[in-house]
Amino acid sequence: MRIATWNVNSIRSRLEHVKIFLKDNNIDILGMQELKTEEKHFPFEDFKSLHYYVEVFGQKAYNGVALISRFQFEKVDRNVLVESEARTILGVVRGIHILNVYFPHGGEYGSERFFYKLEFYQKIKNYILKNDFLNTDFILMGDFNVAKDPIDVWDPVALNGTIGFMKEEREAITDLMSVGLIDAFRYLYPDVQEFTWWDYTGGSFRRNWGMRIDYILISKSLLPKLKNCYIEKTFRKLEKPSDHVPVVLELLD
DNA sequence: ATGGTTGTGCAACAA
Repeated sequence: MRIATWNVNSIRSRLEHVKIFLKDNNIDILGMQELKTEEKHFPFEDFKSLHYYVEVFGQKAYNGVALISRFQFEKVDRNVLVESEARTILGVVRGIHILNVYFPHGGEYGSERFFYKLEFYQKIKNYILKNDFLNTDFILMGDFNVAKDPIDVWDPVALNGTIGFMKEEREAITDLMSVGLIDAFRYLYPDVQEFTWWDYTGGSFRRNWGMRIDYILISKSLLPKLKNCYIEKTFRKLEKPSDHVPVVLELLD
């Protein structure tokens, strides 16, 4: 089974890229972030005709998350934190709880958005603990908007203290993972430097000035089923790409 | 270089 996450930066602008990705990577379940559309403009039929079940939590212009799956959803819960912004959707597929999250960008140090981001991390942690997901087959994936360790950024010295690599942000993601969530990519490849996001400005992708801010975290019970986790960098090379690329988790059936 | 790029939706904001 192949489960993926991708910040598409507008589903209506990225629909053709997503279709190529699903086909070429034989994806069973995909969590998307930054749909930038309300449900009424989401391209449901495009995914249904590819034989996916579709669950969307949209919002006008900003945010928005979705889960699509080749297997029926046993349960769906939009907006698990009951926030005004569309950032979370939970689906249960084949007995696995999959929580797809678009963590806040946060903005500058000390800003209102910065504190919102840190509080959001705390709320996600509390929600997971409260529902006892760590003792089940559980996946937390999405755009975390934080690079956890120095290996996860192109230049830890230059980026120290900048958005996505501040001490407080790194502590927040470390604290969340410390409850017992395993970073699938890092678990398999402890010393490999790969990125999932490159800024649109300044030729960042060409220079490989990137950060790994998109993750798939799994609970301990899924570890025996972990086959692979890879980052599909090629989608950043296409015309009009998202600034993020997909991350794929392969589980044994 | 107080820059640079993309998307929504039509000016300004968010990323």
